[in-house]
Amino acid sequence: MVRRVSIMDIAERAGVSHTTVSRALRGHTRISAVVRGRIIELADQMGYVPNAIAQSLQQQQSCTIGVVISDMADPFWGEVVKGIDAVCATSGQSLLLHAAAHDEKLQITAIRRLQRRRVDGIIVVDSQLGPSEIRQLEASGSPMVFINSQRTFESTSLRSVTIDNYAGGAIAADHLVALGHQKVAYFGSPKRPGSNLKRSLGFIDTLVAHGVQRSRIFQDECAADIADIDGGYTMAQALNEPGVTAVFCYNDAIALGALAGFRAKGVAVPHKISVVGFDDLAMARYSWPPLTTIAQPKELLGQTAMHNLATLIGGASVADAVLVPSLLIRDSSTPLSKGLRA
Amino acid sequence: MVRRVSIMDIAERAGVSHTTVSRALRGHTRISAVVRGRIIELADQMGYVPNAIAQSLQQQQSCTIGVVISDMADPFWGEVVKGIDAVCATSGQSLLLHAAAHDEKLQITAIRRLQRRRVDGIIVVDSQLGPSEIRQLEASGSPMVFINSQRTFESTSLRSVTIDNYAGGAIAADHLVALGHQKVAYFGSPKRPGSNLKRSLGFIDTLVAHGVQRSRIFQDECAADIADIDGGYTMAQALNEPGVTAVFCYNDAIALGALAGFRAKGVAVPHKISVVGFDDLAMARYSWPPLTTIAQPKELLGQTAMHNLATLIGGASVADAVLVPSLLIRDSSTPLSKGLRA
DNA sequence: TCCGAACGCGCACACGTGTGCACACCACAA
DNA sequence: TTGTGGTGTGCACACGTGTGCGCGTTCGGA
Repeated sequence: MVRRVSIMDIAERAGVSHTTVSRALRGHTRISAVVRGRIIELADQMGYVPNAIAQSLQQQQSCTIGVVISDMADPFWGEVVKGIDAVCATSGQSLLLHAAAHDEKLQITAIRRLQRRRVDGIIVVDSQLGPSEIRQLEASGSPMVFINSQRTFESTSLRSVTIDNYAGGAIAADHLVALGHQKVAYFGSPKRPGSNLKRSLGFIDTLVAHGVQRSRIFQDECAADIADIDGGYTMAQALNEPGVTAVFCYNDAIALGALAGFRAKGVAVPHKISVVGFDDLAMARYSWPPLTTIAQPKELLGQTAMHNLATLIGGASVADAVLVPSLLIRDSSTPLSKGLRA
Repeated sequence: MVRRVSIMDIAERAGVSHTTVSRALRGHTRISAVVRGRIIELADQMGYVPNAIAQSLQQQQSCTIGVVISDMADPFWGEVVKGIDAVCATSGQSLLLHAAAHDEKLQITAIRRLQRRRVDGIIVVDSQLGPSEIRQLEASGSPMVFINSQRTFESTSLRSVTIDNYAGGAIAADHLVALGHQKVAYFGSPKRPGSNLKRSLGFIDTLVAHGVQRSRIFQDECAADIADIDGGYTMAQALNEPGVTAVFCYNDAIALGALAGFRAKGVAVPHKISVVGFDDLAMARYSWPPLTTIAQPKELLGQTAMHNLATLIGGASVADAVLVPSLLIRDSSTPLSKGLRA
């Protein structure tokens, strides 16, 4: 840190105590207009930059929000963080960012480092923490909000903001049923057991509710250790159940892989098979064909998390938030043609 | 901030002074093994978390790096920040992130806020600052590194890390010439005059050097106020010069838009026209056809910037860094067929 | 003229941590 | 016994800022 001018330096030059300088700069009353004017001018002239660290120590609050994120380069989480930042910017908070891959240990150490820095609150994106770690965090007392963690908390200082995965699955089913599809597959992701289960359940329940009794659901699961996109490719290649005319994928990455897999196999999308994703990644617009998907309100997830965290920091209590996804129809899904129906 | 146990609390419980506690926890010599053991155990038992804010104030360094970024959700910058974070994580630094859209005023205020927080150094990504602002920053004394800002600095505390745009244009030209193309277009971006000029110059100079004398270059420029992707679409639609068999685009976003524009026009890529982008965005792999592009080493940009910033913070001097891009051949470029050549 | 109230400012402390210096103690050799 | 050197610990200060309380001054009204 470069040595910078302090209010003591200004006080010396102005011939007053540092107390007076502090009060003058903070717009305190009971300071004569003459002295205040001279101090403000002097501060400007000397290039005074307030020391936020000293202020944090004194005020017992850092005006800083800690964010733990699994992958900085993930465009999905990028938009979530953008939402968080948008709210922070209006309230004068800063964002302290720590990356921690999908690993309990790493996430805990990241949180501990943020607590050392005395952040006012923490947002954990895509948490992989188990119940024992959660209990440990509850004891620490820091207000925290978890985004898309599929977990509920007992402590009043821990809350969650999640997308309604069940509803998302239901919307996908509604869409495909409306297009006339009768036999569909589901390409899942075993890496996220919670959300995977909810999306598939919402999907299946709704199909049944629509009376699509004879549809068959394939819970294809790619291996846990391969990337989503490659898993989608593999599952598309491996799909050999005759009569399947549509696939709902756990997320867009799997769907994009499936598009490539079907293309390599010579199966035309959407004419031979419809594909629906989940998330609405930026690249979903530019795939070929452009991907029909269940869109998550990513920035809103971040904004809501930050709003609720601010409420927790303020000492009030907040309920868990559940946001609803929405259907985004592009070109990878199409009505079941008569030829295929026969 | 939650009230937490301090070394004073531990000292009281241990019956020693806070000095001894501080020394024991920091592994200072000249502390008896017995006392040290008891203090460490007590600290653990009481849930002591060191106050990094107080440490920063005392040590006159915050172990924090400030990053100013134009758009949190931009996947390109996401990867750059990932590179920055990777280096920070090894040296125990934290990342303080501030967004500031393409606007001089916003970027300056973001930098000022970081300086208030007494960050050890600042990395500005995709800076739009003019010479007068730069001079202002030089006076502030904070070590700063600019990524892809196409500007050189006089002050020893300001440095840049950039991609070699001229070389990138040359690589694109080499590639298209090797494929046999004789008449090509360039889709530029007036929003970044500096890099746009260098990429196009490298492209043109190399074409000429290869003896492709009769090729014609179209400096199509989209309006400054529309998104890159839409500009690419529009330029592809508007391209009506006969005989053009390849297009080099300023970046991948423009290239992706061009792919869509050509498709809408009924012009097959790459059979009728080859398209080459710049950047290698994640989505370039998943477009149709997958995009041939000049790849920027995005994480390396971030890592290099952080390394050089650390050197500046250490008081040593560093030269500006220039990284070289590389050709990534996918399916959007293909040899000029005999039919088209005729 | 006197007194209470309002005004303008400084002293001293707090926030939590690290460290130079001094002091007390002990062991050992002269 | 005295001197020397090493060991273990505490005092007091520093970092930069904000604030409760008190003190001196001024002002206005009786």
